[in-house]
Amino acid sequence: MRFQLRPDGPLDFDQTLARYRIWGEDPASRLVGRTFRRAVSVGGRLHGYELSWAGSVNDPRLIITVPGTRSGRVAETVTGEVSRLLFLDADLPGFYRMAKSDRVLGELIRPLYGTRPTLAPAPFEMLVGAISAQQVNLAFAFTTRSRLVRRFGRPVDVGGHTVYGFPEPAVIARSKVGELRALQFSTRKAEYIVGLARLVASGALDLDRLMNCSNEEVIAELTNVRGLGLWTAEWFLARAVGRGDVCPAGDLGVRKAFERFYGRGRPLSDRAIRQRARRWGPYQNLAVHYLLAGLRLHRTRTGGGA
DNA sequence: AGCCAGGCTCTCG
DNA sequence: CGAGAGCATGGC
Repeated sequence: MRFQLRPDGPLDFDQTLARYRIWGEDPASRLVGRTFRRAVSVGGRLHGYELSWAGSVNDPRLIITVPGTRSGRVAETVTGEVSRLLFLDADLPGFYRMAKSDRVLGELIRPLYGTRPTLAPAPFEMLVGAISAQQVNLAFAFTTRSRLVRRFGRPVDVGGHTVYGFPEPAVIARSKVGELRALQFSTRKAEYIVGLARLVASGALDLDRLMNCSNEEVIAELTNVRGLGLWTAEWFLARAVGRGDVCPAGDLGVRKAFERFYGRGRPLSDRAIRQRARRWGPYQNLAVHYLLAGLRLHRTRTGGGA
């Protein structure tokens, strides 16, 4: 089956999915050329799908192909996932109106026009990714995470490419810390991931319910889980739930961005970062993304790495 | 070789 | 409580 979506622009498909090229490969989300491939699980069955685009940044069209099915329920699930993935609900026009009055953000609108942060397709997937990325460089984080996906995820073929359904919590819950150690997770991270999977699989931690809770409740509940701190909880709010009024001020990249753009090369305190971000109200999430992307723009211009 | 990488927990004072 | 050590590994 094949169908189209016409999201409200602007949408720069390529820039929005840039994270799937920059740091390394993700066997659950494969971007090859202009085609993005993933799989959704519906009624226990895995359906691979392809996503590509046509049109323009201001009038984008998304083309979705799901081979081997005509199910409306599958179409609905894929549509929902794609909407989250590309953060189609984000209010870019509103953000741009606000950003014009900020000397830094105002300069970033033009080079990044249509860029959105991607949202994690599923909350458990996001948390595992976050644990993988705690304190290590992102390239290494991608490597370990992709090993986990290959080891515990289910493969499915889509258009000649293999994508993996992200491992179910129940599957990881049954695994041993030693098995994750073998994938080069540290003992701590292996414990965190297995522990989290057990909480989710047992129903003690209901991530779908959490998505509807207030920021404060989400932070309280997540930081109560071993291995999940404020950094993880705030990124969860920003990049899994899609809340606008969140700024993960403790993040290394965020700190570097504020240092570069607002501190004249001097680091800003956690407090100072939050104070400035608070002025951006419901657009903090987008603003932070533009600052991080802006940091990369500048680095490539000056020939720096990573 | 040594330091850093999109943190978190545990232990002390 | 706030600070500090430990974690484990890859990349530069």
